[in-house]
Amino acid sequence: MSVTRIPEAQEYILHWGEMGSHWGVNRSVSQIHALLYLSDRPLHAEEICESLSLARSNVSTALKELQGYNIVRRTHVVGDRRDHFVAELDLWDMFMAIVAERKRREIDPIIARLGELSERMAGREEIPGHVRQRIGRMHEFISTLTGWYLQVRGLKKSTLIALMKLGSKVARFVPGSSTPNN
Amino acid sequence: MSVTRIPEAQEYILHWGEMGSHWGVNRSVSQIHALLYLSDRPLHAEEICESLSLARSNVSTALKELQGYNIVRRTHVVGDRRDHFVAELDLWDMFMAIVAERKRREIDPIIARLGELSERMAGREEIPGHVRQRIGRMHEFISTLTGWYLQVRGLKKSTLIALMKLGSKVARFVPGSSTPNN
DNA sequence: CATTTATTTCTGTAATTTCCGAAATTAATA
DNA sequence: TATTAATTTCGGAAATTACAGAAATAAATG
Repeated sequence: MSVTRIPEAQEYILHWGEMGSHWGVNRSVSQIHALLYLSDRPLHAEEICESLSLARSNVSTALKELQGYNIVRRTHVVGDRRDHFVAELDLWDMFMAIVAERKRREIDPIIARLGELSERMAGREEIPGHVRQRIGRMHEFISTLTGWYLQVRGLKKSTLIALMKLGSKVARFVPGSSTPNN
Repeated sequence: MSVTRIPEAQEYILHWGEMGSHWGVNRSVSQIHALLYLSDRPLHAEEICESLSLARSNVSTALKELQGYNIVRRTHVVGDRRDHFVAELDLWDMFMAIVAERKRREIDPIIARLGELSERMAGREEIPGHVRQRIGRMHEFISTLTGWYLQVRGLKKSTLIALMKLGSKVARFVPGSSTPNN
């Protein structure tokens, strides 16, 4: 019996689906994720179809997508040869997995593209300086942010959580940042 | 004369528009932003229409949206009573403005919703414990992340940049995180 | 105050994306 | 290897979203 019978779980699933679509994630994909997240046992595709009234094929595609994000994985249930699926339950790991995949899909190609553009424009006097500069700056900016992310991502989970709990207190360790605000 | 004549600028604009649509931002909106970012002078709506071959109405809506994000602002040019528009050129400020607005629109409502749900389920024995727990944990997780963001956001820009340049070295200030990796 | 010009709102259409159902493929058991 | 069941792929229908053009509103100048 599925969590779908619980009105609050239903709401959660619908809301999660809604949210996904505002961040470029297919609604079915995020709904299925929400369902698996709330389920206390592995579900097979058929069950997901029924619970969310989605087409079998749709569920198949969505599950592949979720596995691509590394936030859902296949398992097997004894005496049942169908694939079953469970969601990552550690929210920190889930979050990091999503960020990593979005970076790979969305950010890395942008950096590559901006890099090409910058290089292609370098030294060409017929192109206004401000255009070259601004595209260059954008490239630099995104690269810097991404570099920071890569470094921080390499830290232990516990360290990261400790840093987060520190909040704005981290500023104490930056020389010459005595005034608290902008 | 518009930057649109430069093939590299064109590419930048198209690519930027493409990217926007992967993050839940209307293509016209992000294209217009890219155009203004590359322009060295304020543009009026009509110019934008021509440069990007968009309908006047479309441009109007998009400009309102960009102003809502606080990354484009109106200006006036002497001897011309039309509104002109310029983009925020400081990429850090731009980034922070976008994050702030997306938080307001997308994250805050989620937190509110999850809070309601958690509260509504509290103590109701007929709802499985794991469902209550997991929705509760999600609420807590997103709230924590957001809390951290709010704190960090309050720091001086220079401090933030200094922290970023520190990269993974910030871990030094966390007690007992001597081992470098997960 | 009338006229011109800029801007926004509204509505129908076009384009894109999502999703279903059928067909094809793959895997598992006997 | 044949048979059955599970899964994936594919093409088109349905729904959503973006967009253009017209109409309405607002602002500015003479």
